[in-house]
Amino acid sequence: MNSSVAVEKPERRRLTEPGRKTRDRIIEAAAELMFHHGVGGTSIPDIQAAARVSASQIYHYFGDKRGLVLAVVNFQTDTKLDQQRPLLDNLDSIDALRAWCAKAADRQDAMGCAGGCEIGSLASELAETDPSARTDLSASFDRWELPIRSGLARMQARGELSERADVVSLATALLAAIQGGMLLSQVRRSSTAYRHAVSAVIDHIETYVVR
Amino acid sequence: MNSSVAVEKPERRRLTEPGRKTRDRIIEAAAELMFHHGVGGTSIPDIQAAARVSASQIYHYFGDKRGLVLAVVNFQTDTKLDQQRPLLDNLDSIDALRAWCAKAADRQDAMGCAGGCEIGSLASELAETDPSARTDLSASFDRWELPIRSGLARMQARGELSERADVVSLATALLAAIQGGMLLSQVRRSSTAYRHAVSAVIDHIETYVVR
DNA sequence: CCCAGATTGGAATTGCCATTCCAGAACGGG
DNA sequence: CCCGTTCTGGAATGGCAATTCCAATCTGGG
Repeated sequence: MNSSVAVEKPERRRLTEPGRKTRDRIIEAAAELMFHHGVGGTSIPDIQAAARVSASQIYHYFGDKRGLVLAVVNFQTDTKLDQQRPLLDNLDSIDALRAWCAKAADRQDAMGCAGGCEIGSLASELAETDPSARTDLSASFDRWELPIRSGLARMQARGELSERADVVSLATALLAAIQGGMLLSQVRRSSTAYRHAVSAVIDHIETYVVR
Repeated sequence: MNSSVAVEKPERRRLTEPGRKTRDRIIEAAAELMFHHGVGGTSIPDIQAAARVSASQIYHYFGDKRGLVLAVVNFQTDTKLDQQRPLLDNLDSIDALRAWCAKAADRQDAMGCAGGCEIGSLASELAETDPSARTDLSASFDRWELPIRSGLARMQARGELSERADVVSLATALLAAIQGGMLLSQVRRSSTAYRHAVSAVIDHIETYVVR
């Protein structure tokens, strides 16, 4: 049953130490460039220059551009989630939610509200053009949404949140507000929209607080 | 004072009847292709074939690809706002807000949740690469947000909404929820996220209803 | 130390894309 | 009906991007 269709990872190529290092260097350079100029606006020669590698190295490690894009998607997901920890794993109070979102807003202001969300931008650009990227990005959003949901669930289990609250729905709503708020803020070059969007959803969650 | 920096529209080229028709045909074909494949994924030859025109016609009417993209941005904005009318201009009750968002959700389901939002996708792709497109898209979102805000303001003026409600902030939050919900739904190929996102924000608005 | 496999450099190939150019055909105001 | 302007066709150009190739150089286990 598991042999009918290979899961596409039959053999993982052995990596030596310098190999792993240049591989990482390529991913980081590509992620940076694609964040600023989009996937379509980033060429292999661009990445070569930024990572100080030759073309053959990129194709050696990733097969083709799509393979590299996939690696970038997962790298950005790991990076973004990591940089939100430990706040992300402790979203079990209204204050924690507000602090977490405020930190993102400040970070956004710090870069002039340019660039938007690393994952959201990739998602928008790749959703219709790269099916496997879309799948991975769907998983990325799930990984992001889960800790939100868990935090709310913990609040509810402790009796701090009404039983009437649908924590699954609320977690999705907050993530959506974050994404939509980031997009509006990116276009308007002002974090106001982001702040208003997350504030509205957290205010709404707060109405379920039992006191 | 108005002569120091030309507003970039010193002379509008005269258009004959067939000229206006092919011009429109180009914009429509380009909008369609760019919606499905992104701006970067749509080449001039693609547009030529879809609109049944020669290259010189495209460059005659739009100067270059960026000019065409700008025209597409404004075309999509007009089209999207028009297709939401008359609901969009009567968002002055909770039921009206829900009906309006539900219609968008059904429309999304009807196309398999593919494609996302015409304006949001353009915004994400162009925000960092085309300054004038970003400006226009910022205006597009303003045009979209305004009727929401007006509807809420009318409710408030009528005394149906508490004075404590910040209609400006709430309108932004709803638009952000729509954008973020659409993005999540596009990636997940399920309108659930969109429905949860807008539902949360409208529920929140409802808490301000005076009864 | 030795060799298979991993890693690298750099040029060559192929194809497509944005844009230009040059006539020629249609239009429409006077 | 005439002429400047608009509109159109189609080929040519120049550049760049993705990918391939091959030969050379490392690396690490036995």
